[in-house]
Amino acid sequence: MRADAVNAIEVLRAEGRRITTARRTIIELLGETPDHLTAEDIAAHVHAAHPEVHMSTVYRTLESLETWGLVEHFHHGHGAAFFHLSASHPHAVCAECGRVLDVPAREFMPLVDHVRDAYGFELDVAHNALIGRCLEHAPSAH
Amino acid sequence: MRADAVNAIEVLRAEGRRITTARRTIIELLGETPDHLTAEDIAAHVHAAHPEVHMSTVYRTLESLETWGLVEHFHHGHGAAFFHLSASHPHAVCAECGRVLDVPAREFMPLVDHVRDAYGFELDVAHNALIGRCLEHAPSAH
DNA sequence: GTTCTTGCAAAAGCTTTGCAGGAAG
DNA sequence: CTTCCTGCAAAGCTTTTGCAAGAAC
Repeated sequence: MRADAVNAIEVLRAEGRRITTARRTIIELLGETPDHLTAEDIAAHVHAAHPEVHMSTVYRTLESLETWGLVEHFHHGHGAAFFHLSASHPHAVCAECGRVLDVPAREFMPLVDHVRDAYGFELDVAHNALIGRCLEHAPSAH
Repeated sequence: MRADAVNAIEVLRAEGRRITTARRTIIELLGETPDHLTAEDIAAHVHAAHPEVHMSTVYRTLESLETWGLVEHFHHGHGAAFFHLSASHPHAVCAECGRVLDVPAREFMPLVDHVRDAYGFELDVAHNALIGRCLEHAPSAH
């Protein structure tokens, strides 16, 4: 189990939350994969080991973990949201192939600072993915 | 009727598309409001004058107009997409009050250029809104 | 008249909720 | 044993689709 996941379980324990099958399994899964998973992806993986875990439990678990700051999700327009262990940074999703690019938060800092100064708006660049096209699918790349 | 809307109707006519009640009404509505409307908002306005226009017609009309480059939509995470006459620029939506800030595209150009150079990814900053908090709801403003 | 568009109804995709039984501590 | 969590079923919200009737040109 990766350090992220161990830590998340520790946090649960420290705060007196119950460590259930769904919670442990989902945290382990999110800790093991570098990918960005939808609730359905997560349910599929969980079912492989624990077929009794219901979809609604997956959603409720993700919601709880997010409330406690252990998990985050982001949207990319059409389709389901993506979930991952907390580690706020922006994402860019290719409109053609769905590939997700993790962008370090620092790349957005000048923009965030500028928008704050000029418009009085504090951007949370991690909550919604930006849509675009990756190298292979860029309009200029053919 | 605003110039944008007149122009959009002209384009339809010039391309030999049919000018139907739904199309004309929706274009006029989008031309008249500075707001960003959901399909449901649009249907409500259209119904006021033309109660027979069905929700599915609203969606199909918006889809067609978008295909022809006259309308655009963007997403802001949870909830319905927003539609407006074409005029690509990024949006920032306040997570607290839902207020939408229009951001000139030029503000994003340095970021877009940098991400293209550094990551080979062409961002389309207009398709997904960025989430954040406006002046009154910023974490630091209380 | 011919072709494109619409109204209706039904369903699809993602997510939330009420409730009663069950597990964690 | 008490409180919190879960399974199930049902529904909610946004959006899409098939089809036959209807409107635009």
